[in-house]
Amino acid sequence: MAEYAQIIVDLSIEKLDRPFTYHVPQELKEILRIGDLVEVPFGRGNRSLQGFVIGLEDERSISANITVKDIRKKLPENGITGHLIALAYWMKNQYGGTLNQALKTVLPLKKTAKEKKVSYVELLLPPKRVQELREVFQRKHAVARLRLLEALYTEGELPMSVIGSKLQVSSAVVKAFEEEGYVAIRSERRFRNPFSFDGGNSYRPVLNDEQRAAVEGMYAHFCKKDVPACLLHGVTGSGKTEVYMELIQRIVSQGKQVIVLIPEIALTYQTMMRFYHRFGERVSILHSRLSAGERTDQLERARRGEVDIMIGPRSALFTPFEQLGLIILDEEHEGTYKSEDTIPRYHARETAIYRASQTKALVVLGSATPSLESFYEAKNGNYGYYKLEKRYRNRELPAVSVVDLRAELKAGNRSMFSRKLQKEIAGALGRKEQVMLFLNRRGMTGFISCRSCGKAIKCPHCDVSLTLHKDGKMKCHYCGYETLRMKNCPACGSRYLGGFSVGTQKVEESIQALFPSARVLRMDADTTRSKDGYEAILSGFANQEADVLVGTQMIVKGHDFPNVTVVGILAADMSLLADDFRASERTFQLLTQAAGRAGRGEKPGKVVIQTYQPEHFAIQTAKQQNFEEFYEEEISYRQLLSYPPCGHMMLILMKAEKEEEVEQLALTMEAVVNQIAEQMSVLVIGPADARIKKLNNIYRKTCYIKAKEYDQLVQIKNKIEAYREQSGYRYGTVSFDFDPMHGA
DNA sequence: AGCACGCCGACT
DNA sequence: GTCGGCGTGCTC
Repeated sequence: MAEYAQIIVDLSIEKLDRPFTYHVPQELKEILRIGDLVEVPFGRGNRSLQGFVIGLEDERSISANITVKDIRKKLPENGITGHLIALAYWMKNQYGGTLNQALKTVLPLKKTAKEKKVSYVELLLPPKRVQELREVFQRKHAVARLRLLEALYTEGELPMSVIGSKLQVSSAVVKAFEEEGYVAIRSERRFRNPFSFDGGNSYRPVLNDEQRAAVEGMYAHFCKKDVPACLLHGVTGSGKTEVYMELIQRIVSQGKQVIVLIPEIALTYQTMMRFYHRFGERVSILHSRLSAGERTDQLERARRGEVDIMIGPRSALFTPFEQLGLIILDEEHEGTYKSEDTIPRYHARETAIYRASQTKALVVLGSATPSLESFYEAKNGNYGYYKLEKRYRNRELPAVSVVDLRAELKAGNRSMFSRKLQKEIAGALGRKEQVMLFLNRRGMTGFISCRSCGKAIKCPHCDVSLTLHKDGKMKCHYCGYETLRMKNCPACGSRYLGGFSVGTQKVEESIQALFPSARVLRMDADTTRSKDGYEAILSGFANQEADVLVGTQMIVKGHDFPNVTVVGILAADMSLLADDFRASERTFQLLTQAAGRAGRGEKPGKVVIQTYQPEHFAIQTAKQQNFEEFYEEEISYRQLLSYPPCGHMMLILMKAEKEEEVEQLALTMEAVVNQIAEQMSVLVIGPADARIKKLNNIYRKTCYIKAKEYDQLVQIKNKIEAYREQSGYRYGTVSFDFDPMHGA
């Protein structure tokens, strides 16, 4: 019934990358819907352009002095793009931000296609003709034409970009040349698979009973379409990948397509090869090392139906498959499935379930340590649930021991390795076996503080402590600021500056001091900065070029290291100290995943967990590798305090360049939120300074809202967005984060 | 991106 | 004056 429509005409040109208002002609009023493809007159010449309907409204929302044109006609349904636009619309509503931000997340194709499409201008004239034209242009003082002709004559051909920038010749001139037949414009565009390999369909393992039951069960759900998702709960080493592949095979043979999401960090060469060997040319992989153009090519191949399976990180969720049948999220509990810094801040799990619902596809969530959210749904019967308990060749779970670091200190051991762990490391090294040592988080303890006034030295741009690095520099992990280590405290001038540097570097040094002959590899954000660093370190360790691997969470995933028999977790409770509601969950997951690294080969594994809180339930249940017990304890805590999944919360992030502005913004938001909250029985916490009060010279404040129902939060978000729009965005920016990964 | 508008210098 | 060329700015 709507009178006006908001239409996006082209996402590839930044200036046009916003909605335009058109009038809906009588004959379309009843039928036009969001996501429809239409033809509209555009620009002074009213040339015909295709556009997408992204909004419908009864009254025109733009100023009266702009003329609104009529939509020419509705074009036949473009299935997949329509679905993706509807998905963007849902994401905008669910997570906040503008529709354009959502569209850019979902349809990133054209933006990269622009970069990829390099046009070259080639001169077609013989030297004699060039000479004639040169004289003509000189006579006519056609300076731009002359510049272009001279440049083309010396170079033969030039990229379009150079002509526009360096040569300062406008496109109108180039076009005139083309019409005269002086030049030819050639645009390059090629499609290729960045990997070449042979064969396919050669790798087909035999499944055990549990695996087969899981495949059958999930396939039945796929056919009956009775649940939106299935949780595949498989302990480490139980062969979840084989289950995925068998299910994929069945669904692909029905003519459907499959998306496999993998946490960024776990996308190893080993995983890729397994899929290539099974499915050959019909697989495409989006990984971080593809260039923008190669990415676009892979997505285009998917659109054309040249591949059936797309594997990639979170963003692969938006692969333009027409007949999507299955979406798999491997390691579904991983934090990287939540986009944290780009708006909309969507969760790939929820978004996958929505996307799947569009085409009645199935979602499979796989994990050894499911998220509380997924297990909660499975327990309530909303998701299918399949458990894999048998490990490959019935291998035993490693023996896990917990060491109390307080007792170590009492006994006079001041090193970062307990006596138990030292003994195990020595044993493994003696048997020519390998050791992995985990440190919880980089930078957590590397800061420098003044022992006289107690202040930590902070980044001048961000409200975070600087950390000391081996090269003697102090660095900010948020903005990259670095400075030489200072001699005196900037606050009180004292010379007594001290650091608690228990970063991975310190662990590396200590282990080297303790075992001088051991070959040690370190893996953290510093050593993996180069493109191949990550893979190089892991494969080096897999090839036994080192005896000990030291690292943060990132070494937990991916590769199999059959010769690793000892895993040490140096300070397990570091993540328990983080003051957010997911701290126990993260600790349990980290410990379980880390423990799963030990004893993957023939030899039994040993795991040593060092902690200051050995009695904590997350550590105790991880020691016993008992997920159900952990879940019961944790869910009762979430229930009590209405944390997700038992309740929902929304973080409102307010940002402004000046401190007064952000104060002002927080005051108005507080008034707006409290007014809404009164009628809705929700809890408002804040506003208060953000945990990081200042980041890259932008001041930040946060406000949390807790509600029983997710939809209440969406309504509040919509009201805030409407208020902001109507009041003309006086100060700063406001963005939202639903069920945040880090939250008060 | 593509199109038209309007300025500017050269020539009738 | 007027004509062709070229930069500028807008597109519902």
